[in-house]
Amino acid sequence: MDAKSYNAKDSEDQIYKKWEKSGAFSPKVDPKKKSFTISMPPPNATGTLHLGHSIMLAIEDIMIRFKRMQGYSALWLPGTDHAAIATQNKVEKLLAEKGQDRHELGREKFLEEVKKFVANSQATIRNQIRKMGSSCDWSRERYTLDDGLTKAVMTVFVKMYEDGLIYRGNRLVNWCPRCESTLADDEVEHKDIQGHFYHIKYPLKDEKGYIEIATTRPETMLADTAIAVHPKDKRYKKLIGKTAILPLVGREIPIIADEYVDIELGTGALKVTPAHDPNDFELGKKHDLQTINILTENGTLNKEAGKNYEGLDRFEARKKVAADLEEQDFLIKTEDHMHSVGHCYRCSTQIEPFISLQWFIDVNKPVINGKSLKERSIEVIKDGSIKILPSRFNKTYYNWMENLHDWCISRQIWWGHRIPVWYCQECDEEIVATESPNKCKCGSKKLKQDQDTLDTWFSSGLWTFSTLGWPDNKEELEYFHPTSVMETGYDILFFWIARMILMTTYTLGEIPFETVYLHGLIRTKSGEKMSKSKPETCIDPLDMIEKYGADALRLSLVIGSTPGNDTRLYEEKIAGYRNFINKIWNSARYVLMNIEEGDYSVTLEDVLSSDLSRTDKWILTRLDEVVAGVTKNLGKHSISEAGNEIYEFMWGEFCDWYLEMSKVKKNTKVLSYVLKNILILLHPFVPFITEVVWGNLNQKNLLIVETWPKKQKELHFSREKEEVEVVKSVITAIRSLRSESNVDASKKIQAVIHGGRHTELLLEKIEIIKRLANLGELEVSSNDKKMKNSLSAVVKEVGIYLPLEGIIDMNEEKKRLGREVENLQKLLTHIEKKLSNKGFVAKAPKEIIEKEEDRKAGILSDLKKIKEQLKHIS
RNA sequence: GGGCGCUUAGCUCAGUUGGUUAGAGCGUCUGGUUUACACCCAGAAGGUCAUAAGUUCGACUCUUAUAGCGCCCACCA
Repeated sequence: MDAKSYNAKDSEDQIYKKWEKSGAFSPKVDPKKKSFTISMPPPNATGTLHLGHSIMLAIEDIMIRFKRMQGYSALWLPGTDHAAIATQNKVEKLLAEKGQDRHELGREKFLEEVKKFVANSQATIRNQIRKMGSSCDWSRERYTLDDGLTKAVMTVFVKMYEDGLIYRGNRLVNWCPRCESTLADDEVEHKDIQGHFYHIKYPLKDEKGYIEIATTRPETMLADTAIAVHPKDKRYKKLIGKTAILPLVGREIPIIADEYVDIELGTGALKVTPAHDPNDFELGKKHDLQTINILTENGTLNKEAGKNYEGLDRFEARKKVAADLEEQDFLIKTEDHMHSVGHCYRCSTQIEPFISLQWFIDVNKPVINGKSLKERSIEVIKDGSIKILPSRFNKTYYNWMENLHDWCISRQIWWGHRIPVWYCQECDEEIVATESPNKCKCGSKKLKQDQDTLDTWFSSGLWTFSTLGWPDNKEELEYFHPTSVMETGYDILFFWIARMILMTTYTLGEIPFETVYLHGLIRTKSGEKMSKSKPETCIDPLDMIEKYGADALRLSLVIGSTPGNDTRLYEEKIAGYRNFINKIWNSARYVLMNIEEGDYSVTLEDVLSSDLSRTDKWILTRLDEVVAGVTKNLGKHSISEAGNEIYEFMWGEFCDWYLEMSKVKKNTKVLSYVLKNILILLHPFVPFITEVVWGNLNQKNLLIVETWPKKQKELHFSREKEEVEVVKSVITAIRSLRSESNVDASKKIQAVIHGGRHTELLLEKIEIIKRLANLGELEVSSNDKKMKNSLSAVVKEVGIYLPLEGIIDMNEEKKRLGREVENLQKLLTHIEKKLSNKGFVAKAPKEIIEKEEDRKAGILSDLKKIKEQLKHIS
């Protein structure tokens, strides 16, 4: 450790290899130990790691290292997700750059391309997870398309099918015309779009006049099969049961009555298009209306739209329909209108409601002891089986779950788990099985598998248990499941967390995890979202690791960020934590220079049997308090607070005070002991630097498997702790006096201290005070003789005098002391007011009142001394 | 239309059961080569904790309203 500064780049990769080789990442099933499990949220196999992954990895690694050191069998299971739509889109884009598309290639060849691509990005991701220092168990790495996981997916599908939860139906679904696939409700993103309201005349058949109707999607009129009005609407009452003529098309459509129609809204009359609007679809079913679909899968109009429109893109058709309506005098007016339109969450294409034959999961059917999937999913949060951090997300979760409709799980993309359903070409039998059947019960071998794949969230929903070997391996599952913590961004609460709860409570009859820890989004310094489309806003974690080290990046992500809240990240912040890492390095260098080889293996007993000074007892007491604090905070997942506490202790107390004091008189056992414990406490946060330093202390074991310290009664010296605080205050007061009065900082001056009841203590620490306050001479006595013409201060009943006549301006000093008196006086009045308040004395707890009384006594005494001193300034 | 969050020093943020003279880092200012560290050390300036009312002996902390910013959910033609 010769270098003056720590170079993260030189050691991080090596340290990681050491850990990996040691087997520390791979816990065993050990009945003597408790298990602690985290399933790593699988990064999409579509590319590279970003800061969202970094914060996830940092938080989870802290949790896992902490528990591992506490003696748990701590499993952190890594893996990747095939991310069906996202991955397929990505590869399609790559193909497009070469001027190809998937239909040209065909299913087989296209899938080969995707596989290649995935293998590539998986390798990148693995490497990048390692760069963060993640202590996950690579021997148990999983991928959603592994054989084992695929078997789990098929098994669950069959089970749900047999329970009547999975059904196939012709329904109106969300359709992405670019992906040419369905989307689940929550995969649709609503965005406000500036559109228009088109007011259209619908002429009546048997009488003069027309009904005026407003719509934002005029092209859908081509598929209208009715007009609906409210039964109590006076304007339209007489028209109910009559017929209107559909403009441009000429079709006769009935005017029906339904209470669904809002009289106030628009014109109060509603065009009904069962095939292209969810509400109209319901109306259509209710009133037995004809359903006409005018769209094809890629969003162009089909022949049902009529010759004039067939083949047009939906937006072209909108323009043309509007123009034609206007030309034929059916268009009354067009007004601007902001409205919310659904978009595909993967490719941002506008969604169309579209009728098609799809597979669904029934979320309302009672199957778990009379409860439906959604009821059970709500219950496990309500009864506290699963805790969400922060808890305010409970409400969001309930709201989502309660409004959940049947989940559409089939997708028309190619990349993913093929739906395990085969159709007999001869008898129309539907065969559902985990493995490909070779013949139908009618004897026919002409079987055709369903063309669709499963929603990617179907397999992700099984992640906590499919990765542990279900349905085959029961041992690991029983030991490690339910997992302990699920840690992820709040943005996938619905997509993933909710799906895991739903799928796991159904399949296993138990919860997938006990605690959900939701971290926030990482934003830029000015609060913007970092987005790939704006590369200048993005910070690349790998660049930062290269520049400042993984430890610094980890701290910058974790300290000052709390669950559920977004946090801003910028380079200066990371640089600041790099400085802290360097501080660790240098304090360790100092300690190593000062201790003997024998101190490396120091034990608590060694420390207690050594000659402990007050300062030793002070730092040991503080260490013990910090051990308790950090342990408590990590225990309740207050990572930021835990990190802050050990950071402050390391830098602000151990380095700034204890090491400085040790330059006067040192106890090498305590130096070694405290450093080692700090390294242990810091290790979950900054694993690399702490392991490097640990290695320089010639330890038998790697730090990663060192035992986490416990609170020690023997290390609690409260009297000495208070005493050293007095010494520190005296030193700070002298420094402050010098600095405020512009005394040359390098000049060794003289000081006189009247120690009062602290005299013995201050006499013992006289060398320390001299050194830390840069004094040439120091006189400590118990008598309180007044010093003429000195700088003076009183702290904790100790009088401090710096005789500097001739050097300083005594008028200034007089003013300064005057201000001091004023401040104390104000404080005194404040406290006295409190103590004379009858309510306070009657109702406040005893300790609080005592504390106030002590403070009052201290202030009175200090005030008296300052006032006397003021008299001695001439 | 429903739900939620944020507002604390110039900047970025802590402050978890109400008891402080409200903290940290960065930045600023003043000074410093001392058994490690200038990626350092010492000292200082800087806040009526968004506003208003309420509960309480006591409010940054609890309640209610207001304002500004932001997020999520929603099939209003």
